[in-house]
Amino acid sequence: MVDTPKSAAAETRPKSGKPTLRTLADLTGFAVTTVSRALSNAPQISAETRRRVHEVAAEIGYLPDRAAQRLKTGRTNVISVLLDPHEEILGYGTSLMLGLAKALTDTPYHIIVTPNFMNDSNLDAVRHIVRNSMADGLIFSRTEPFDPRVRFLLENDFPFVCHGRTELSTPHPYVDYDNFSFAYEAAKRLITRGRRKPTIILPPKRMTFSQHLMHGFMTAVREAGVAYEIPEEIHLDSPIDHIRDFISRRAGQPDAPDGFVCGGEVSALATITGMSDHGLALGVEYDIVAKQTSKLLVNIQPKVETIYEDLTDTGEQMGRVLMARIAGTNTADMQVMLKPTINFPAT
Amino acid sequence: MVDTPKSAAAETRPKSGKPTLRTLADLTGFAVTTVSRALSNAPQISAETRRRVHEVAAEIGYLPDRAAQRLKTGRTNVISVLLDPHEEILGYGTSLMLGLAKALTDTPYHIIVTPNFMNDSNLDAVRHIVRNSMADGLIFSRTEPFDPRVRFLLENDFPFVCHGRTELSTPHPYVDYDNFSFAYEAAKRLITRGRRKPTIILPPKRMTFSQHLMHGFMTAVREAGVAYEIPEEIHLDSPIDHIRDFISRRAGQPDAPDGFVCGGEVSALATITGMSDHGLALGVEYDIVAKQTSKLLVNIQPKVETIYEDLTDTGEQMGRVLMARIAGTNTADMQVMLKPTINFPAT
DNA sequence: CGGTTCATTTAAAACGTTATAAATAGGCTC
DNA sequence: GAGCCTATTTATAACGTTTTAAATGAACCG
Repeated sequence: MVDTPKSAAAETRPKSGKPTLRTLADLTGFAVTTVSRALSNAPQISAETRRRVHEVAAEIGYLPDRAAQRLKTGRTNVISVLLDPHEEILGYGTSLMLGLAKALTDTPYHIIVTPNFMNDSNLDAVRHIVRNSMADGLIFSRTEPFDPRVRFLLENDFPFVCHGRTELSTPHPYVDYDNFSFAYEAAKRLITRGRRKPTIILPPKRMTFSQHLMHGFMTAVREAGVAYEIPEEIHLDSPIDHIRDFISRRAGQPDAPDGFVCGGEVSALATITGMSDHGLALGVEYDIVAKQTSKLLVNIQPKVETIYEDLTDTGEQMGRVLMARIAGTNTADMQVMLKPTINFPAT
Repeated sequence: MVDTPKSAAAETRPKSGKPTLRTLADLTGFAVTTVSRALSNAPQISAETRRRVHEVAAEIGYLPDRAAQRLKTGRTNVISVLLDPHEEILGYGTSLMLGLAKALTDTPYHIIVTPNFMNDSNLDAVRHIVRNSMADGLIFSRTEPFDPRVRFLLENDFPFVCHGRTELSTPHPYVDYDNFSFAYEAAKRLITRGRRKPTIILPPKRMTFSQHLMHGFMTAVREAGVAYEIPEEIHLDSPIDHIRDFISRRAGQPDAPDGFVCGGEVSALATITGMSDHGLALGVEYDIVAKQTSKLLVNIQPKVETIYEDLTDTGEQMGRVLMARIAGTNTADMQVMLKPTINFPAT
């Protein structure tokens, strides 16, 4: 058998740095090409050769040079996640990436996070990544109905998955949460608990899921025929004190709402603080149903009812879909909708 | 002058993809080497050539291929930030990276975030980054007195800056916050406000700054000669509900603390909730002084007094120090201590 | 045994950049 | 005008990988 190196003596060995294909070639007596092929499990390499090369590679801890692979193939083996500052609060990013990492296990892909400072849109970051081919795929959120990032990526045929839908006519990969159902069930719950005037704190209007939430909320209040109101002055991305102060001000006026659907945990906390300025107690004078994405809110304020959005699952789905997109599978099964699991305590 | 290309006709032009040095060479009539040198402002290139090359490069939007640069030079132009899940809550990561990004403006360095899942130490991530030369420099936090990551990086002479000090004898770059002063001033403040039994919620004991906080706290209570206690059951990284339940339980027992120094905002919120289980009100029956690193706490609970830690400044300092370390400047000025700015309202 | 297959291995070229060493051409001196 | 600086430019060789095309040799066929 080939258990000893053949005649690998006269080779020009690399000084002694990191092991390279060349090192493996010298060690096994095969040519660099063969080693490369063996490691990538190319079909035309004999089983015995493949085995031997893998063996020695593992032994000396060979790892391919990503820069060289990237230069040669044009592929970066990198997935870039665009994160807004808004999103890192309360671990949106963490949960999402935990799932993403799970989906990318056993792929050659690395995750790199591109945080978005300064500019409110991250279209520039998208352009930069595409133009400099800094990644093979993109993941982002805060999707808008006619999202310029989606437009740009579709035009350039660059693989991506966004969290949230658009209203563009070209179908594209996305993973979304059923925000209609969330808001519908949340509002219904408030009404069931006897609240006569629900309200909802929405994301900025330009984001697609703002419409979905609004629609779900409206459907519930119309079905029940109760009063409602929708504040224009604040949204989920407003500074916390703005929300708090607005709620407080409103609570001091006539016909104040007695039920809140909160799209995020932070806005729920701000609401509680604002209401308490007037001595109003959660669960007594008013109720809140909030979207739960972390443990913070429920542990601080167990009286808030919540509906869970599983961001880790979201991240995992996004990873799965992105892999499919990069592999070039057809667009079926590239649009995922995640359902909220409602689990209110019995009333 | 050289305002028209010389005889650049017979060159083998690249198909038509992204512009490369070769494209610029053909366009300007210079050799690839000259173009490369001109762009990197090498001294031996004539001023006119330099100008012309830069001009054309800007015109066609040339951007160097990072993979090729990296392969050739061995430098990655990447700074890697290791983030723990704990840290992304409440935007620790965001603030830090905002500052870091500021410090890296006008350098060729990119920031990439390596999130740490699974394993509680990220020594593995450090090893991986060093071994595969995935970055030119490393930034991390949650530093321990005999931090194995610091040890490893020092042994391998790999540039890094950590947030927090060690007790290793080899001096190394770090940026730290004066947690002694924080805890000292916080405890003193509680005592000044008439609290008779302060306590402190510390980070896990294995982290260096846990000792600093404890020391500052102890100094203050000893100076004042008041009672105190230090809970062993919980720490800043404990699940929120553990903290809340512990505080609640303790509040129901005799000799409960009436003043809390909280090392983080989340623990302060949990404390408030735990105390309110027994009808105890913040600012009435007890006080809290917390470390403030975001706007969340102060906007939710303005009655909590806080001392600010400027994480953006921290990030900027870390970037500055890391650049110096990479440039090989001597180790002076590589140890930065940031002072808390105390600004309590007049009593 | 020459020719044709097939399975396996190999040499050489390329990706875009930088580093090394060499070439070119003015401008001097003598 | 030969000789020698100096300033500027250039050709060539890497970096470690994959791809393309070619080589090797064993087996098989007529």
